[in-house]
Amino acid sequence: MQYDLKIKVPPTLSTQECFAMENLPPEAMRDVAAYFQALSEPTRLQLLNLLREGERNVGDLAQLTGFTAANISRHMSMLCQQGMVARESRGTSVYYRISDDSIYALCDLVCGNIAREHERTTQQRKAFSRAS
Amino acid sequence: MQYDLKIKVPPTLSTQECFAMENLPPEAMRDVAAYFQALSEPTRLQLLNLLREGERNVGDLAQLTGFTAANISRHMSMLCQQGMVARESRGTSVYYRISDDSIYALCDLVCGNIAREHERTTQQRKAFSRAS
DNA sequence: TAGCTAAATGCGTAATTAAGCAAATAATAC
DNA sequence: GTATTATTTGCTTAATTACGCATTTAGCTA
Repeated sequence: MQYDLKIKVPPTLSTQECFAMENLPPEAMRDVAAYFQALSEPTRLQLLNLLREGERNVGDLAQLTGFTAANISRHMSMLCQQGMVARESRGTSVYYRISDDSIYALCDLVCGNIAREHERTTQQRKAFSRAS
Repeated sequence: MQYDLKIKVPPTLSTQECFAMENLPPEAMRDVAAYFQALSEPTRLQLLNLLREGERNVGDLAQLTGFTAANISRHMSMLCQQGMVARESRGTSVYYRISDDSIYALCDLVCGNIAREHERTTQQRKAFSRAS
């Protein structure tokens, strides 16, 4: 059951395989939403950021973020389910590492969009204050 | 108040301005999460898809999706707040259109990731069935 | 085996959210 | 002005979710 949507190359991207959301069946749309949802939580973004430097186990991540290990365990499980991180059990610990670097490309793209949007609304505000 | 994070270019992307999530202050992290959250809902993704063909007013979007206009209005308001769509009031109607095409690049990138992940887990399943 | 440590899971709680309905607002037509 | 139509907003409800605590599970060591 693979999405049959190999399609046009967006101008800003260049990868070997290109897919598109256009004409996605509703079920697949839910998958896309779930993927974004995994990234829609500050704590999980923070965890992904921490993994930039390399793999970490649950306890360390808990310590670094100030949350309970139970909480972190659940967050990492979610990121793992979405294929964003890989899980490796060594001894009594479980180490997680980024399994797909394109996550960071995604986040950086969003950061750019937000910064631009910020710029835009700031301009807007400036225009308003000029008017008043 | 602009994020001061102009940084390295991810290999898969090429835009004039490049930003990164690394070392983001917590407040900015919330902004990134909010951006992803706007994309974490199937209905909103469907709305964005409908806008590929061009602008639409709230009533039409409601009709096309089968939801109430009130519901659509709120969804569009959220997408507008994130700068993903632009709002234009003409007559008694309000038309929305995509204001940032990179949204689609983003969605397509995710679709590719999901498809790859799907492929991966399918391989995994195959391996298991071979083993048993 | 028992004992120890790390991670995962069950459960309860407070907060968030998507949805519909009804009422308020806004813009046009008469 | 009133009437009409489109959108937005207030309110309620059901469902989801992030979190901590307590318990269970898994792997190691004596």
